[in-house]
Amino acid sequence: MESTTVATESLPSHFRVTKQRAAVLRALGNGVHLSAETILERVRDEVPGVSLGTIYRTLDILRENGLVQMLSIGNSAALYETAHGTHHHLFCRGCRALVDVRRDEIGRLARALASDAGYSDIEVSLTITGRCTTCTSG
Amino acid sequence: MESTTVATESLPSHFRVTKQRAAVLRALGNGVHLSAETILERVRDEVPGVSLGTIYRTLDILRENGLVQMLSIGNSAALYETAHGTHHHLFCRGCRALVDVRRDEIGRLARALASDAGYSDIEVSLTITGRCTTCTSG
DNA sequence: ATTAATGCAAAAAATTTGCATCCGG
DNA sequence: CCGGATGCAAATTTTTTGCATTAAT
Repeated sequence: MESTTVATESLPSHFRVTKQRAAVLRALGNGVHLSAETILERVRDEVPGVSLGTIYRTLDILRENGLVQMLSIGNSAALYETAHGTHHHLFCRGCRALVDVRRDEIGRLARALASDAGYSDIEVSLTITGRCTTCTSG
Repeated sequence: MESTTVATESLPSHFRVTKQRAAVLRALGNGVHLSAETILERVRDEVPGVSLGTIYRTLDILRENGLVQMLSIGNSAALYETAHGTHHHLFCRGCRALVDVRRDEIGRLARALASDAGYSDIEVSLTITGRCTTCTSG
């Protein structure tokens, strides 16, 4: 039931479903956070000749259509994830682990705040950076 | 009373207060959000020969010491601001205006959440992206 | 005097783009 | 077929680094 077509059908009809695009979506399919470079590697397994350019172009299109979200944690390369409901990110400065936080009070508060300010089409990006228990004790 | 020394005294004693560093802090002095490139321009007015490398190195040090915060909005170059109390960012996709939101309920919630998860040394970065009234009506 | 900080220039990292070709609809 | 998508390579953009020199303490 979770075939490739699940998400691609949300794309405008004039967009083509290519094997590259399907593979990108599949690579991002499990709540993971991947860089363009890593996505390239994963996609290469299915589509040997893909280019990084295509990965970036695909990610752009998927983002524009709300299927994928980009996050800039710290300084390194941007990370991408599928847009799976409202959630936030908890990042450890020590081990650099990135964990999803699925709780919406914050998102709702933020949305309300922006809405009051007259904003529409609101998207909330919350990243909490800290030092996790393991990294604190070690 | 808001001379250059205001902030630099928070730096570890073995760090030197150079005119370049003072100028960077001064450039960031008014709740502005500037890219490294823009900071370079501003600093050049006071210290003609500064190099971008120095700007980046200075920003790094100031960040490590909690005097400056970096934000990655969207895709372009990172922006820097002085760490002036807890606040969040409201970014308009249309005009790309970036506004500070000084309200701490969200920060407190987020901090509590991370604290419950065992995190310490918590920093919260919230960016709300949307479309402002002007850009919506226009 | 020491040794951190700077300037310069080159390198690395990350992302974008032009263009001929390819392929999905 | 037609126009969007791709691969490839080159170009941009952003950030980092090595090293000889300068300057803060």
